[in-house]
Amino acid sequence: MGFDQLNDRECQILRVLIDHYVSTAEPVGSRVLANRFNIGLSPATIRNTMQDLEEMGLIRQPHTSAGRIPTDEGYRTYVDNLIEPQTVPDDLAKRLREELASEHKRAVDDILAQTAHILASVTSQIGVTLAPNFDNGIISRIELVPVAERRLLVVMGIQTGLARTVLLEVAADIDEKSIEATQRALNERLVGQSVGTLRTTAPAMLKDDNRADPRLVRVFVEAAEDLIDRGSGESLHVDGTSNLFTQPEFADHQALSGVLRVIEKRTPIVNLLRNRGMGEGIIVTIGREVKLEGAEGCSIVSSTYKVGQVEGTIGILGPTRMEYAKLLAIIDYTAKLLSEQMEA
Amino acid sequence: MGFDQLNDRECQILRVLIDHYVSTAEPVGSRVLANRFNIGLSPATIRNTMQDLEEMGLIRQPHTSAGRIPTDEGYRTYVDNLIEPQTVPDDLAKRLREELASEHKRAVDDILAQTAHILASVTSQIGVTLAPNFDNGIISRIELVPVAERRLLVVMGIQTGLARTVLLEVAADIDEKSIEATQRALNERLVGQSVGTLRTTAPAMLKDDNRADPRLVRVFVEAAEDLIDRGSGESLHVDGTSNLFTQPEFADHQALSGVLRVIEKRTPIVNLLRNRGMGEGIIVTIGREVKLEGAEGCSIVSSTYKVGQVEGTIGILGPTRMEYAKLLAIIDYTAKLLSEQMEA
DNA sequence: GATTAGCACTCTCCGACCGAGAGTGCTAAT
DNA sequence: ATTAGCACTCTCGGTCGGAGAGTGCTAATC
Repeated sequence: MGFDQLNDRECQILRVLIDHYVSTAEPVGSRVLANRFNIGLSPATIRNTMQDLEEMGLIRQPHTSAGRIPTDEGYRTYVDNLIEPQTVPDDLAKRLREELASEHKRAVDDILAQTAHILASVTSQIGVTLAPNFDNGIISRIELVPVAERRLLVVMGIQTGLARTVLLEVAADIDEKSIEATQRALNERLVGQSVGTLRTTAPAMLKDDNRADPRLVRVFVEAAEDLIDRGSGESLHVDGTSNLFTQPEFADHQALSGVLRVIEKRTPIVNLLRNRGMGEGIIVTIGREVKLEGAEGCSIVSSTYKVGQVEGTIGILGPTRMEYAKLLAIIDYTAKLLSEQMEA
Repeated sequence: MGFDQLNDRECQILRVLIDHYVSTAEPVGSRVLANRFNIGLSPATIRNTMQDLEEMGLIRQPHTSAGRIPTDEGYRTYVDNLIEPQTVPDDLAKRLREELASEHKRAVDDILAQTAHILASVTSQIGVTLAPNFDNGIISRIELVPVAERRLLVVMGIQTGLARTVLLEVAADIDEKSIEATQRALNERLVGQSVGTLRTTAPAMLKDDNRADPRLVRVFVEAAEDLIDRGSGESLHVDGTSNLFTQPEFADHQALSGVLRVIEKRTPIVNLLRNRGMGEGIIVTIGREVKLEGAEGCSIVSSTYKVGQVEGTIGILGPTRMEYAKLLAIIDYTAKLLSEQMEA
């Protein structure tokens, strides 16, 4: 400890200050820190250091004569430099494993909903999960199933065994024969392609296929968006919103309603999670870094899980005053667990 | 007006009092009522009548020397006897029609989500929609679609053109042949039956069918619950929660958190809507009649929509202090609109 | 030269107090 | 039967003041 910008003592103070503030939610003064410090250092000395930290913009006082609290930047340096990786305690790991891997195979949505639920209940924050992004999936099979008069169910499977369906309405006079022909044509053209091509090259490619029924192709292409994104609202699971109530930072209505409004809109959160640098590991987004109106007081710890070629995102959303070290460990463990669970 | 229990004046006073309270959220005193009353009646007289109403338990004062507010029972008599049916104003009807019937055919879930959204935005309350209850649907077709190695998608269509799917995991060594055979057997046995029988008689019936692969039948039967209920959580759409913030009765945290907690649990609400006397028309559930812990201060106006033989529920959830007459009209209109939309 | 003790100062929080305002219930007059 | 008049009660908002917490600065100390 002690890196480029901060000397040892400053690191120490910042760290302890944040630790204490995170657990009490009260501005912390020099006196408390002096006591909490194993090494002897008087309140006055600590005050000096705190002044330095404040000038650097890492902490601030809500008002003269209150203790200090961390700023977003303070949390940032804390997360980037001052916490050491943690592992989830055995009992918690066991609980996660049991609740998640439980029972026999369930629907993906079920698992994701359950994951969000567990994350929420384990952390007392808001659990968030996002269904895998099919864009990179490789189409393994397309099936057109007539369900009833004029209703056609499109089933698209991808290599990892996931599938999505859309119910279409078609002209009444389309017969089984042309459905089968179209299905064959679709499979020939699309199997092996990535799902993303449905948006781009596929429509043109299918247009001049003379075996397929052009009307069917048209409705299929129109429905493609749904196959890829599933309305994008539906693919997000959020649980534990009511945990916000227990947190003092959301005692006032303004803050609370801001966050709930954002969550209710869904799309902003979906986009945030989708675009948060897909791939690699855990990402922590702190306070104003979360570019959502209404959620300025929040942080998000997120990671990705994999199912074959496709990836989804899970995360924990809560006030900036959160136990970052612990949550990082939990998200990491859960993401891995989820990958195993879905892969198998 | 003026029915069994209440004389004309009492009815009048109760009605005007509730109207006024609903629009202002302030306890209403005798003075205000006297002014609002077209017919001349002095505050003192009104006070006497109000005392009577209070003894009957229809209104109460929050504290001595405040005006009166309606009790749950007050609202009840108001809804049952004092409001006259209303129709939705033309512009609102137009808006509902446009936003709901818009575009081409969409997925049922989309429509329901959209409906909940519109209800919420039009009423500034919480909009709630529940997917059709498949129990009474008549199975029109069952399809087993191999999606990938060891993954089988079960598609069940019912006569109205709705469909549901479940993704199953099956043993690796099940071949196309036995899948087809099983599918044929399933269709033979189940087409024409009601979906509800999947829970009851179907399992036994299928057990000793020697054409079907017994392993497939077993997983199918296990998945039946999901086909009928779709996890029951997924079939509920709620929108407009953040509208609660604008309502003064939820200014205090206790009330707010209670309601949000209930909504988040989902199942209690699903059950409430499912069991609210399926069939016939609009039902208003007021205050403590809503048997949900945490939602004692809420009322629900709900109705059902039909898609062929199956029925779903839509509703509006808000504080007991709501514009019942208006909401009744809106729910009624929307339910009919939804039926048309889905039926077509 | 860094650390610390001491002290004056500032600011919030909380309870007490008070007056204004609103609305009631009762009684007596209409 | 209705109403005017009045004393009474209770809430709400604002002010005041003391207690407490924490600071920044200065001067003493190691």
